[in-house]
Amino acid sequence: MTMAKPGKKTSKGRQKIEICRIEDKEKRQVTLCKRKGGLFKKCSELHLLCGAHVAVAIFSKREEQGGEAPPVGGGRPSRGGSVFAMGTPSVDHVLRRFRPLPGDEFLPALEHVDEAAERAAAEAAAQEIAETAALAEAEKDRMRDIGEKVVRAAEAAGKRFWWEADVAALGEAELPEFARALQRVREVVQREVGKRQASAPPAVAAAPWHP
Amino acid sequence: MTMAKPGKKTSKGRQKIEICRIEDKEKRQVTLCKRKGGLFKKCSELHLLCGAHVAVAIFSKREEQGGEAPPVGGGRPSRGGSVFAMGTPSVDHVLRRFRPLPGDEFLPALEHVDEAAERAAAEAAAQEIAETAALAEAEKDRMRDIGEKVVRAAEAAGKRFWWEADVAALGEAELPEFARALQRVREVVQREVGKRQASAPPAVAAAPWHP
DNA sequence: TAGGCTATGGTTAGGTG
DNA sequence: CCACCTAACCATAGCCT
Repeated sequence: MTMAKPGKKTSKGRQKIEICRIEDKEKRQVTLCKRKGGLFKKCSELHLLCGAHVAVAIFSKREEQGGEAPPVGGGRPSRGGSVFAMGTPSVDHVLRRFRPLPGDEFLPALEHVDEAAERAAAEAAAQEIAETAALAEAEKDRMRDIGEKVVRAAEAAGKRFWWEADVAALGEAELPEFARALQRVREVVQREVGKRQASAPPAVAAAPWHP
Repeated sequence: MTMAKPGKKTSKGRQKIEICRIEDKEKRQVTLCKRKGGLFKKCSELHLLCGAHVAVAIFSKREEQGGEAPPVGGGRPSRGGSVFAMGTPSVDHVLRRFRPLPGDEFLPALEHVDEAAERAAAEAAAQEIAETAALAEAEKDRMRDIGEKVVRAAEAAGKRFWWEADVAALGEAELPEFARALQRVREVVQREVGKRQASAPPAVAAAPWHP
């Protein structure tokens, strides 16, 4: 019965699902893939609509395939999964079309932290796609320079934000190569904060909403 | 109620909008607030459904209201925008229902970083709630002090969820104690990471999905 | 200012090519 | 794996309290 009768449509339409782990591996993969796209789109929209900077990282983990694998104590890393990430100024589109190194995409995106550039990016997203691709290559050099400076700054400042720790730790664990990229993200945060709190004590500027 | 007209409801329902910057400041604020919640929920669902770790950060920027923002060397912080972030390990879900202790919930959650435990957590979120509650009770003596402070700060800031609370509190109230608690979480994570990375080959690429 | 309501646009589960 | 299709679920824009 793979084929249905002519009068019957092939699709059952969306069905309600329970929000708990999808046991079927393949289905889970598909769902992750689909929702990842949706999530990135949402981030992009949030950025475009509200002008907020959004950074998101998704760490997919590799399944243990046989029986029950030795948990943490086992020690065998078993090769991690994949990481997908996006930054705000329209990089998501770039990332979805080409996927070189998530971190590299991240950098040029987050460098446009000032409003003018961001607005421009919002208005001409397609144009920036091309630009970003080109910039990624050129920026690598400067990136290294910034990277070290950042590392030192971050070290001196200390990672005191829980979400930072979360991201950094997971990234280092699963994908050492991406650790650098994530560190850069962290740096941008620090820089943003530093701009506004040049001589302020630790803690990020997180004034609620009222001026 | 006041206008109980059978044929005409009070609401116009959702309307299509362009995905471009919302010029009205107030409306933009509302949209950001609403969509932020939706985005976090999506992240939570992605985690629960697919077992992926997700981290997202949203940086709302301060509007330029008059002059140029003070340079890095400026003395006064002058307060920038806000930062909102969330992490994956199912804590968001748990805490959305109850809001016991902001900092402590994170710890047990992050210990389940291995797949087996995480699966368990995903399957029995409700059970974890109970466990968490129990742990919170045990640690209450120590955490109550910090927790209360955070909750109070959160309430003062008008936040209702812990992940809003902690970030806001961190920035606004500069709670060093809370920061330390969170750092403890970080240490746990990194220790966990170190275990795995002990003999881990640095094999990883930006490879999408095919093994 | 925030919370709640409703209709609707948008996302996506399930399937096929 | 990707693109497309269908239809239902769900997030949310605009109002109102």
